[in-house]
Amino acid sequence: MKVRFAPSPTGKLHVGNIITALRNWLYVRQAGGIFLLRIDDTDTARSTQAYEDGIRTDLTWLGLNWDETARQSERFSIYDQARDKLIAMGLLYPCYETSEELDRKRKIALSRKLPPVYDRAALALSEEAIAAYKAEGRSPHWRFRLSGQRVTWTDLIRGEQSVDTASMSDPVLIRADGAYLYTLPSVVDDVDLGVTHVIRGEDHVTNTGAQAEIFDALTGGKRPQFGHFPLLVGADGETLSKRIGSLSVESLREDGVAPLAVLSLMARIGTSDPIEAVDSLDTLIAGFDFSKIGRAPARFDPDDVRRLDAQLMHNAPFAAVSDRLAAQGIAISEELWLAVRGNLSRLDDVVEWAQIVSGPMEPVIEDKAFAAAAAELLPTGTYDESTWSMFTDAVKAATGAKGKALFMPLRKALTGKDHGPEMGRLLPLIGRERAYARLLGEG
RNA sequence: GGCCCCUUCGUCUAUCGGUUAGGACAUCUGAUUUUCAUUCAGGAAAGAGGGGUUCGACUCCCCUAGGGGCUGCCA
Repeated sequence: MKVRFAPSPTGKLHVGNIITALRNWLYVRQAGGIFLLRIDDTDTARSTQAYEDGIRTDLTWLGLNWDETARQSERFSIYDQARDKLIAMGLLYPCYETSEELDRKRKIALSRKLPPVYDRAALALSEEAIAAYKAEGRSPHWRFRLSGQRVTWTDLIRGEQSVDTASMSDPVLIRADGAYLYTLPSVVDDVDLGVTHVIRGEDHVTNTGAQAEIFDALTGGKRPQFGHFPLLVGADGETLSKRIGSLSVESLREDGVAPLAVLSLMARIGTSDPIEAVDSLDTLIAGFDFSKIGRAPARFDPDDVRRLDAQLMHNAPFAAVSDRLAAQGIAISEELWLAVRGNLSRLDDVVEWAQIVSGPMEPVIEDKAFAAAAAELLPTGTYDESTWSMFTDAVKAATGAKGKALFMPLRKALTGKDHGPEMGRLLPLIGRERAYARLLGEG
């Protein structure tokens, strides 16, 4: 079996793309098939190498590796063959209307409350009329002739599906300038490259009707299996806003978010599995099942990515984050990471704690005498996690302070903050020398 | 306008005619952490509305409302 992820290199990969890539990837990794990365760059005017490179970088960062890759711009001769075949079969016919004329026809149909379906006027054109258009300098665009029948298939996610091709316009496969539109290359490649399962968003459901007929025409009736999952909507339940919908993988990465935080959410959103941070892609692969995917649009809230990222960080071993820290230009010790990870809500919060530990910082001292007395009671020798309780016991004995009145002033003096990781772990990192200075009010 | 899909706690969902309508996240309360975060325990919280069918409807049918998709010489 083989699935494909087929982005157009006309922009950056965003959350909507990830969910498509991920669901294809999880399915094929579970089933043990081939994941094809196909770059749909037939629109040479809008496609760029930079975007294509970006897509590969993003997928690699996410950990979604591919087994094969193809580029549509290198395959035009195959599309030419398919074109010729369809013309010979009488299924691809030339049309001479301009965009403006088609637009006008659509508006007239709509104003009469009729469906704006192409009227196939081009099929009735006389030789003379065609000659006249040619003399005028018009070159044709080409439409695929739909059967007008109801096309049915068993959708991997939606079950029995059907679309009535009589209610659709014959799709344009080739533009007047000769460029292939999405539909033909997509079908031809799926056939030629042996794609067995087409898994995509439900914005393609209607398309599937036309594509199924093109598959039938080209292969004599062999189609891949189709699966259409619901699209995401915004947190307000309405259409995914442009800003959120275009939340790019790149921006997530630059923000220091863990790939697994993104993947955990995208794999489970809209499914019956709980949305939780998972520690490996294998967990997501094992749990993937089309039957768990709902049929209603799921709400996407970018805050959920943050939440999962924080959840992941709280238990992350140093080795798991060292690459990300390096990518952010953050250099810290493993001891510091282990001490503060449970208090982080985003990765770069660690910088603040590194600064607090190493200084300089601003001690907060409300009672100078108390702090100065405490400074003299700092244990000598090697500091470890037990040092803090030795220290506080000594301060308690000497000053009589206890409870919050004992701990809070010390915490504020040593860290400048009234909250944070356990002092038992922070104190050894701060060390006696800095701790002494801080208790005397010197950062 | 037309065609297709959808609607259960705030959110993602389970339920496939008979359940105290279950779980997860979020939220609230308590415990732990002498702080905060974490962790643990507990609580509150739902069938869009209206008609049918049925002994019985969240579940099946119809209508309404709301949401999504498509209706491109975009993908």
